[in-house]
Amino acid sequence: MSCKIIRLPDSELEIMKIIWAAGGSVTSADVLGQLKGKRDWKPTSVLTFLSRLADKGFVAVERQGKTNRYTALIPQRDYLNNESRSFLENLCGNSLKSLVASLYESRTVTEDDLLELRRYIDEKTEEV
Amino acid sequence: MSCKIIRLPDSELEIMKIIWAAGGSVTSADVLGQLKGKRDWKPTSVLTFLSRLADKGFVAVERQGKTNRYTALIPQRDYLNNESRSFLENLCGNSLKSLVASLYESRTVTEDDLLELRRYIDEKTEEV
DNA sequence: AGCGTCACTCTACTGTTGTAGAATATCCTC
DNA sequence: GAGGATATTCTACAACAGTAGAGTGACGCT
Repeated sequence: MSCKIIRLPDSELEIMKIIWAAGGSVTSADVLGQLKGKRDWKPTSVLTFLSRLADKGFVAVERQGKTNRYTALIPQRDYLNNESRSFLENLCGNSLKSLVASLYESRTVTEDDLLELRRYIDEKTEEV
Repeated sequence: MSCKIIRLPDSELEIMKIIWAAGGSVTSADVLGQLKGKRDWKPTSVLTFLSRLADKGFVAVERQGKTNRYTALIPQRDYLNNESRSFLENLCGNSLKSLVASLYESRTVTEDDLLELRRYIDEKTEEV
């Protein structure tokens, strides 16, 4: 039973997403590479975020000579589950339907998205 | 086109939710009443949150003699839409299916919730 | 008119987040 | 093994969030 997963601030989350996308293990150079052209962070800023992630238990750091290797300790799935749950609780009064309705009525998701979702639901609920 | 809705910090959101639940217009006493037993905030703390909400354009303040009346300027629906959209973009790679899958697989929502959702989808997509 | 009461505003302090320069450590090369 | 290159850590600071005491203004009573 892993400990309570806290919500990350935006910048740290952005770094974590890069780490997850990279398969869970990166150097700071990898992160800088992924950020190039998107974010104009100075290298030291990124290093700050990485060490804050380490402080919070989201990544492990191993020194390899000159460079560090940062390895995700919290799987993306766990983080997503957690955030999804608290989002649903906090904003949607625990109603999945009202969440999806909000997304559809604000045209954030399309009818096709709904149909895709419907197929997923069918799959999951038929297997009785 | 109303201006960009910012994400509120937790405490301010909690106050906003009370205002919305009360129909959009409250006094600080109303808010304190709703919080009683749940949150141990001092009255001045609540007043601070209310005036920060006013600064951010979420509520309008009218003085009525001794007391203030706080009236929501941002409808709950708009806020929810906004947060849902950025949640989906930021965490779910814009995939509605992966969001719902995460909720279901982590048992945050039940099979019944999925079935309710399916009815909603059917309603919305049949009307072609 | 004066006083207590109560709601509100001002001020303040701590911790967190965003941001990054300065200082330090490590490696490579000559 | 000295010097330069470069990654990391330390230090720093402003803005924001959480929290609340001190000060101020208005109302009601006597």
